[in-house]
Amino acid sequence: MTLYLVVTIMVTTVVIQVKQISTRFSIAVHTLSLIAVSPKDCTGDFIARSVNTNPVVIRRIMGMLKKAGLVDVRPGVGGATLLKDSDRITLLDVYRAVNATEENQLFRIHDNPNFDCPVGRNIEQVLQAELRDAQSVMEQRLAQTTLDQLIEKFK
Amino acid sequence: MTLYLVVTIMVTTVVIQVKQISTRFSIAVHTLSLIAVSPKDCTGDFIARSVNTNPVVIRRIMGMLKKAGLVDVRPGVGGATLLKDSDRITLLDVYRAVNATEENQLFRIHDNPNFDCPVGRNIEQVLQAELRDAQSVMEQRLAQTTLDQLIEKFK
DNA sequence: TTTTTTGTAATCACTACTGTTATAACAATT
DNA sequence: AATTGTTATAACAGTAGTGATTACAAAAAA
Repeated sequence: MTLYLVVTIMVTTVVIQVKQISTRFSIAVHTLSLIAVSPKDCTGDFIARSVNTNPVVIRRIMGMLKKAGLVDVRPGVGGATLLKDSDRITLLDVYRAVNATEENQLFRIHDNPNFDCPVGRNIEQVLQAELRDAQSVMEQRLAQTTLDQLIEKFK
Repeated sequence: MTLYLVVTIMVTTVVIQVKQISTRFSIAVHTLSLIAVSPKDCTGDFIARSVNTNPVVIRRIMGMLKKAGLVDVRPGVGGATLLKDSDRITLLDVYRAVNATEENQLFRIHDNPNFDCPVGRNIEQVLQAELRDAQSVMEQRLAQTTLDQLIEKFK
């Protein structure tokens, strides 16, 4: 008689990651830096090569920066120029430009809680005040850094 | 002879929204508040009714809070208790518990930029320092609010 | 043993992100 | 006027996170 002993060990690791802020933001900063340094070269293809992505991705972001009044892009001839001095463009300006939402809320709060419960009845208002503050200090930190300051560090 | 004049007007509005921080965070705060107020009632179903979601959603979040050492959940009998006093649990603790990543980075930076370009070569390091600061001030603001302070406002 | 609850896998529908191809519109050059 | 290089934008695919849901195993008390 033979005894078969089968031992199965399963190790399951589940890593749940929160969605992060899109790379559009860092790509936009990269793009604006290039425009500030050498506006003439800045076609979508040139920027795409520096960023290492597809030109369409750059053009999409350029469209947002244009809509936000940060750059002027010239169709046909190519190239782009800053519409504000680089010491007057902050990371917050760029952040807002590429996130492009009316209510730019970093945190989401679950909705329709049960109003029969004191916690459910109050949580939205109470939490929102706190989270708005937290978002605000983050944004104020972004507002303290200008494109100009970044460019200094690229030399 | 007939002249057909066809005019097509298309108005396209594209709203791009950045991904926000998941409602797991606010649901977790809601859950902990309930546990602090009435630990005995706090079965997954009870909490789910207050939050207005499916009990499985709550059990998943409870699992994260348990893993973070914030609560003790008892299978079978039901109910949960806080493992720390409510004045020693901050919003940052909850935020970290439900985001559950090693490198809990709020911002993403595009990778593999072109190192032949001075901007591409330096952007990651330069931007990362700024964004780490911005994330940090936000988290420090979360750290200033305790569960206890919130509960006070629910009464 | 029965009942209640937790733990967790699996699936679904939805949405956002990023890359890609394709094509139209634009502007300068020839 | 035609050509060339560029921007603008639509469309689609693939990947990934979210949140709801069903299903079932495991745990603990009655």
